[in-house]
Amino acid sequence: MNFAGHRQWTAAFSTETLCARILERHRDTVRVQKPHVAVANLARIIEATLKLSNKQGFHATSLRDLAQASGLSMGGLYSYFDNKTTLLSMILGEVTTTVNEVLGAAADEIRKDPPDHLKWLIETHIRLTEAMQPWFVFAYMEAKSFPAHERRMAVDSEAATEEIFAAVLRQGVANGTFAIADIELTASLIKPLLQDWYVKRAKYRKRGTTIEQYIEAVSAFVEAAVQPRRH
Amino acid sequence: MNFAGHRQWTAAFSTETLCARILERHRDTVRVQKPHVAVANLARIIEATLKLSNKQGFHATSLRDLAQASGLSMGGLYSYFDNKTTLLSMILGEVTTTVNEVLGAAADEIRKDPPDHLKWLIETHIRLTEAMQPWFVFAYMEAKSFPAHERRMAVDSEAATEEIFAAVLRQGVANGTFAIADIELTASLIKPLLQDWYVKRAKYRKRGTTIEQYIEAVSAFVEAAVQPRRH
DNA sequence: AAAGAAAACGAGCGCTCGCTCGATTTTTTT
DNA sequence: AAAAAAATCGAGCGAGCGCTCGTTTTCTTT
Repeated sequence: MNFAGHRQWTAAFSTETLCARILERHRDTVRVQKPHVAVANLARIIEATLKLSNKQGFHATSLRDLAQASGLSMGGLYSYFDNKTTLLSMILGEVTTTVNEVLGAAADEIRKDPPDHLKWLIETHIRLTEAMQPWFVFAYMEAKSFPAHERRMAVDSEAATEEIFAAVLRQGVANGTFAIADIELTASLIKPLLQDWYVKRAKYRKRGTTIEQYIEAVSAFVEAAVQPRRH
Repeated sequence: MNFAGHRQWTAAFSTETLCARILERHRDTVRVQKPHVAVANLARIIEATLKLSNKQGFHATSLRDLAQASGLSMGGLYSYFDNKTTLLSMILGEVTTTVNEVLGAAADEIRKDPPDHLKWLIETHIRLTEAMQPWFVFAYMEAKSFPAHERRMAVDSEAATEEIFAAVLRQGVANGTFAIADIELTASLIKPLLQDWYVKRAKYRKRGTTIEQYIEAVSAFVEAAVQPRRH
């Protein structure tokens, strides 16, 4: 994938593109054969699921609501998943796969410089969660009600993201550009700063905060915390 | 209330004490007359509600589960609330009332010095959410499924907490002890750092992070971000 | 245009939900 | 110890849930 320009970025995270990837990963449970039909309907189903779940919760969203909102029938839905939990897994799996793929794709020249790499990670994470906002809100808010296996996936994914940050901090401490008392704990504290952008999106929208302002604020906040102090 | 010592602090936030306050606020909906009976049973009901809801979500917790876990019957429960939503409101109301009460109770000598006040707010918030952890997790996780009125309460309460932090930052900028580009945005970013302690409590427990370490890490993180830089 | 395959349909099943209410037990009053 | 009041009980109600399956519609092939 190419994340260089805004046009490619937007296309890469459109519901259609994401649902095409979901279809690949769930070929065995989706009973509709023609890919372009399956992708189109999956997109309608998942768009409806995200919309309704983020308003009232996944558990409170009935398959009748979902059928009406997606334009399919009750029975029609079951050609795309074998039970309600599978639908949840489809969305969660796509979020965890994508976030690890994207955050791990920093160019080599960026990796060389820990402060650059840290700033890139912050910006990329915030822009990714903006492009896939309903997906991330869903994964975050529904995590507690996941079945055991899905829950583990979510926890592991969170740990993996945190470790990406920890590795950069460690590298920066090693070459002297950062001074940090507790690397793991600092990495843990960066995550909620990134998550706040999508978890409390409504608050920032009402307040008129732009994504650029938010990226700048978080970057400055984190940079101040990791920079060596001069006494 | 006196929050000076650990013993008083613990007693002030015991389930019984909190339920006594809930009873006061809901005298009209609780149909059991003798206060000591009402408080004791309310405590059992709410303890069961927090335990089950934080494991599987409030919506997924049935009143039959709740009856079994609290030791009351289905009908018995309805002597303490008139419907399931009222039970949710009782818990939410107690959380919002308490957090504003406690964070607004800084001593005058602490208020005088913005850095002291900021540090006090961070420590007090984290210790309060530790003492009432299941209550805060409940309020945070169930917020999205609140009915309109309760939801507004939660949003307003969050805004009020944020404004307490913003006021201190503003005071510090005015007297030159802080240097901050965007006060409101910085105040917004402090909140998720505080919330992470109770939202992801399991992670920190597994990792062996103590509350003192966490308070210290967040304080250091925030202090670095608000301190004037020396070039 | 007829036949076969693929996709979509939606009434209906068993079950659990929030909630009620007459019966029963416990406590208080006399 | 009898009567009155307070508190608790739990079977039962209608509604709505996830899910199924015999039928109908749409598309593809010939």
